[in-house]
Amino acid sequence: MTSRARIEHMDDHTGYLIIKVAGMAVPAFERALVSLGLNTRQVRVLGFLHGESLSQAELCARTGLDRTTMVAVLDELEQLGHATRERSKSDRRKHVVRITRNGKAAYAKATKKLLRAQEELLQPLAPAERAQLHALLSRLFDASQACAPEPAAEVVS
Amino acid sequence: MTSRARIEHMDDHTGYLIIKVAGMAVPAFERALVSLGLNTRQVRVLGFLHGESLSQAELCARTGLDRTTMVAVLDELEQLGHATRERSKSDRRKHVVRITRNGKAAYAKATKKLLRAQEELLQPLAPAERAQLHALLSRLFDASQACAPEPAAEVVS
DNA sequence: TATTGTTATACTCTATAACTATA
DNA sequence: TATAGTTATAGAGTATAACAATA
Repeated sequence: MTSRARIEHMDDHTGYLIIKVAGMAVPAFERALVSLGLNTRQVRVLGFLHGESLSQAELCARTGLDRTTMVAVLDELEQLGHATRERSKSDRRKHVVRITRNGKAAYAKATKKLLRAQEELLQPLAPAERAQLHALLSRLFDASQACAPEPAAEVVS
Repeated sequence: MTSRARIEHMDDHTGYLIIKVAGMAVPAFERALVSLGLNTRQVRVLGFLHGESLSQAELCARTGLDRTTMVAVLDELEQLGHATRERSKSDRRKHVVRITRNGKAAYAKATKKLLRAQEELLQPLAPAERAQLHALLSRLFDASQACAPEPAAEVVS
């Protein structure tokens, strides 16, 4: 019975489509940043630093990266002159991570590059359709986030 | 100027949303299969074997896996009794890969599990919206495929 | 004792190259 | 010489655990 049942391909299912399209998007974004000498993870971290200075643990909580990875990313960003680390005066265990002027400029450039890459990726869709897609994906993502609430972020000085 | 420019978060851009939602889908699908002792890659390979027997090279062409990975996946599927390998009579370099009765049954079960996982993933959307999302993603994927055409597949015996 | 950042280690994935047997 | 399958190896990426400094 089961072996006789009509077997359907998973390939054209929505879940697979999401994964496939993401599989196109990830390398496209990475490619968009190579001319800046950056990767998406570094840019993601920079994005959380532009308004406030955060500890490494706080950055981990926001980006979802674990702390060992964060050490490596911040080493890279420090090397590039895009961020700085210094001991917190209120809690000497913590590092206050700050974005530099260069880092802000790099982030602005990266954002433009990424937007252009996204533009290219979404080119097959009309503006109204892109908005539709965005809204639908937002609903999916927000629903999943509603299940796993995070504790409020705490900014260090 | 650049450092003064309004810096926007990439987080709520469509490209990032696609990647994030895929980041939810991938583990959801893997989880859906653990009770069957399978992973998505194995199921993907099985899906291409239900109608025809293919050589390993052909399976690589269809799944996008490279041949070293395919060796490992087929080792696993053979171990599980879901597929068999035998030398092709027409070209003794090739292996004819066949899905077994058990393999077909496992694939049918896996398909159901994956559909249920997808159902759960898309639960926040109404049926019409799911269809919309599917159509939009299809357009994005098809557009990218149009650029890189594949040679016609050749079935072995 | 718990937390922050760091380092070291191991484990998985992937990509490459080399090897065999066949053509 | 080229192809199909296999094996070995090296690299990136990730996860885990242990460690020093501080709370």
